[in-house]
Amino acid sequence: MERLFLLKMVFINKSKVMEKEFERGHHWCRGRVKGFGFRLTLGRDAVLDVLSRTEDHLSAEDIYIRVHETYPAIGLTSVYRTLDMLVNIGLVYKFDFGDGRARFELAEGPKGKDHHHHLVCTGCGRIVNYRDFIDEEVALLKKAEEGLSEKHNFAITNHLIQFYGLCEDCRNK
Amino acid sequence: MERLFLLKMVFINKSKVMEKEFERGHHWCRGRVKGFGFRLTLGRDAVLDVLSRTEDHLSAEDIYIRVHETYPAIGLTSVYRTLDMLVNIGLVYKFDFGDGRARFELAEGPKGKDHHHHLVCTGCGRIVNYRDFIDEEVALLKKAEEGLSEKHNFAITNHLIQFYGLCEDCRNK
DNA sequence: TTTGTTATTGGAAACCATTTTCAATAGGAA
DNA sequence: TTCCTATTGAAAATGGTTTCCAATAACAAA
Ligand SMILES: [Mn+2]
Ligand SMILES: [Mn+2]
Ligand SMILES: [Zn+2]
Ligand SMILES: [Zn+2]
Repeated sequence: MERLFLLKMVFINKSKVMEKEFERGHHWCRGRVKGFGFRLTLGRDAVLDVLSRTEDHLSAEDIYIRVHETYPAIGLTSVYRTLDMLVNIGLVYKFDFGDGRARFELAEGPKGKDHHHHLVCTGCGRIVNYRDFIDEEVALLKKAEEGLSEKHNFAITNHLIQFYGLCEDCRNK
Repeated sequence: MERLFLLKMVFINKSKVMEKEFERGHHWCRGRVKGFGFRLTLGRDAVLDVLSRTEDHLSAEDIYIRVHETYPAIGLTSVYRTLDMLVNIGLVYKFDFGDGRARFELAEGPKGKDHHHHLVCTGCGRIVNYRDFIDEEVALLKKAEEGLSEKHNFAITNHLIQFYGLCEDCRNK
C-alpha cells in the first residue's frame, strides 16, 4: 500500500511521457506483487509483461514460449508457479474453456477492471471477449448473489458466465 | 423415435405401477441411446442407472465405483467412453468445477429438463444446485444470446453460469 | 433359436498438463 | 557488500484421461 503511494509521488516529479508508459505497461502490477510480500523477480516481471500485452487467453505453455523470447532462462515450472501466485492474489483469472489446459488473463488493467464474459467456439476453440450485456448481466448477478447468499448461506466472491456455440468459420464448414 | 412410441403403447396395456417405475428410473434414456444407433449394453445401462439415481455431480471414478457394486465386470475405460457418448448425444452434461476432474449430471429427467445452475464452494468443493433465479437468468441469457449471436456471428447452443464462494461450514473455520 | 457381423469391451500402456522434489541461485533488507 | 531465504530450473512423479488391441457381447437376419 505505501509502496503504491510512493510510486505516485515519483510520478509527480517525472514527465508525462513516463506516466503514459506506466499506463501502457504492467508496471502498476509490480506494487501489487510486492505489496503481498513477494519478491519481484525477472521471471515474474516477464510473465506479467506478456499478460499485459495481449487480449488473448494464453495457456501456461503459451506464456512460457513468449517469455522465453526475452528471458530464455525461465523454466515452465516457474511459469506455473507464478501464474498460481498471481491467481491467488487476484491479479489474474484462470479459466477452463474445455480444451484440457488452463488459460489465463489479467484481471485488471491500469485503468481498472475491464469486466467481460466469454463466447467459446466448441468447433475451433476460439474465445471472444464481449462487454455487450455486461451491465445487465452484472446487475442480475449481483441481485442473484444476494439472494443466493442468504438462502444457501454462501459467501459468494465470484461468478462465471460463458456462452458456447459455433463461430462463423466453424458454422460454414 | 418409433421405439419410444412402441414403449408408450406397451404401457397402455400394463399396470400403473410399471408406469411409475418407468418415471422413476432411467428407462426413458434407453430409447434415446438406441435412437442414435448405439447398442444398449449392460455397462451403458448401469451408468445411466447410477446417474438417474442422484442429484450429485459424480466424477468418472465415482460412477465407476458405484456401477461396480452391481456390475463388477465394468472397466473404468468404458465408463469414460460411455460418458463421452452420453455427453455427445446431449443426455449428460459435463462440468469442470476446478478440482481437476470432470463431473457429470443427467441433462434431463423423465419429466423433462430440470434447468439449474451451480454454487461452488472453493473451500471444500461442495456443489449446490439452485433454481432460485433461473427464470430471470434464463430470460436474460436468452436475450443476450440473441444479441451476441447477431453481433459476433456465433450460433450459441449452450451457456454456463456458476457462482463461487465459501459455504457455511468453510466460512466458520 | 442360432448365426454372423462388428460395435463395444477390459486391461495395460501411453499421454500430457500440472505438481513435487531438491540442490543451486538471486532478490532485497540490513 | 553481506546474509538469509524465497525462488528457481531440471528432472521425476502424479493423476486424470485416452489409446491400443485382442476378446466379447449386442442385435439384425435367418
Ligand atoms: Mn477474456
Ligand atoms: Mn447440478
Ligand atoms: Zn470456431
Ligand atoms: Zn465448503
